Amino acid sequence: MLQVSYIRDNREKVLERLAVKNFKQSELVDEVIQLDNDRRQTQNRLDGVSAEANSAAKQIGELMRTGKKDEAEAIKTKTGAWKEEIRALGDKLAVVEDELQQKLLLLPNLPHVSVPKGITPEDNEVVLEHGSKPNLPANALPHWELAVKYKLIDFELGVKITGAGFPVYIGKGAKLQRALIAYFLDEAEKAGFAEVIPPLVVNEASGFGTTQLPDKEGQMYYINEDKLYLIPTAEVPVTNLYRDVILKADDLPVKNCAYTQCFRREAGSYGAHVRGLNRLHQFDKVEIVQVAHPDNSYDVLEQMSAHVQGLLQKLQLPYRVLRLCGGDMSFSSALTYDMETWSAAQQRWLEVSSVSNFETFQSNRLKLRFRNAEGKMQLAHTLNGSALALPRIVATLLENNQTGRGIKIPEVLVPYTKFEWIE
RNA sequence: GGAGAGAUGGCAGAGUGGUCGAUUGCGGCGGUCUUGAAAACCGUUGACUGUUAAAGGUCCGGGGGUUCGAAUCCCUCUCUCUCCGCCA
Repeated sequence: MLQVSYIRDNREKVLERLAVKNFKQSELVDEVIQLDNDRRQTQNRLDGVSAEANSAAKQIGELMRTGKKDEAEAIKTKTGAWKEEIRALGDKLAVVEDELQQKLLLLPNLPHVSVPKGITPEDNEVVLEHGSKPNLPANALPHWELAVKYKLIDFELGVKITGAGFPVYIGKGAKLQRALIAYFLDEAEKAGFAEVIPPLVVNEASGFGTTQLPDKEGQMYYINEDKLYLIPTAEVPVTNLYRDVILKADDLPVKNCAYTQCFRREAGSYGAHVRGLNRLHQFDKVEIVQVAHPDNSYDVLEQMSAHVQGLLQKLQLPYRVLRLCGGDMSFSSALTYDMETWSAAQQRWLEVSSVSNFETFQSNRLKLRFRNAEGKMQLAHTLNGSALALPRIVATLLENNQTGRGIKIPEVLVPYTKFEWIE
């Protein structure tokens, strides 16, 4: 959520930045400013009347104590009008504040100056491409066929016990999952991220804090009985660890990593492009999260991007890095890099990581602050990234590493899988 | 699921109608002392809003009510804890 004070002081800039995100309802900005003026004016009047009423109440107390009952009663006769006014102004203030909040929630985060203009994924900027695309033999199989051939994943069994998008990993397929998770966690730890194991279900306040709620409500599984949401990413519980927290400047940056399963309803996305592991309702992911000082959060973003790329390099997967254009970015991000691996059998890029700086968009909702060098409260910046999401990594590994003998496990994973080949 | 207790500042824990934004202790910060540190002693230490700065206003889990005045009384919701039951 944007800060009203910033909008108030930087109207032109806000409009200009929103345009990069192709945000159409620019009139909302002026509505917010208008409501904020209204809010402050109402607050001022309310404060004035409250001050009078407070001092009268104090006087009455004093008079009662000193036995001057008549004088006290005289003052009491005047309090009725204040009371009414306080109530009326208070009601109005509540309405205005609510309206202001509703409008504010509709404004997306402002994109960083480096964000390219654009509308569709085709407008994303390819920052770099790394590694060469393997040339597979003519009879190369897509991962969903490899998974069946080598008995790694049973999609139909998943359909039976749950539904589409909930695969059952079996045999070496299950071990490969476990190996990747352990490997990613170890690498994150080496990079200074402290591991946590958070809950997989969160309450409404957490969903709001990291901006999944209210707008993306339909994308999360909801447990009606307990009013809890299944997490779509570890970003939600891990970032919310710092909700309502005031850090010291020395505490920054805070670095956490977490492995969790992630649950996404993915309502309305069915078809050939979601086959196999390409898009699931439940999947495994190691997430890295940082709370950073605003002065260096973009350096932190680059470090996180480098960490993710390091993983892809060690796994020897060809990948590219995209800087998302204004139109393709998420509502709450200020700058996002997507990492995509080349899935050789499908002949397409698969997104395996998304690394974002949210600046103060989340921390404003989270009330995540730190005391700066001047001793003043300041909102921290939050960032997160997948490092990495498993299914598409597995898809790419299977497809790219298929040989006549079987599937070759990348060297760095062998200590974890304890086998070199899937045959 | 049944029964009970509770929710106050970073933590612990006072406070049953006015002088309470809130005693005190711990912790934090600053200082004295010390070669340095510890101990001891002294001081200081909530957030939000608002203003050039003040003043002022709001906040004692959330919401509502009684009252001139509520942390304190009433209603309601939520959450937490304890015991019993069930159970990995």
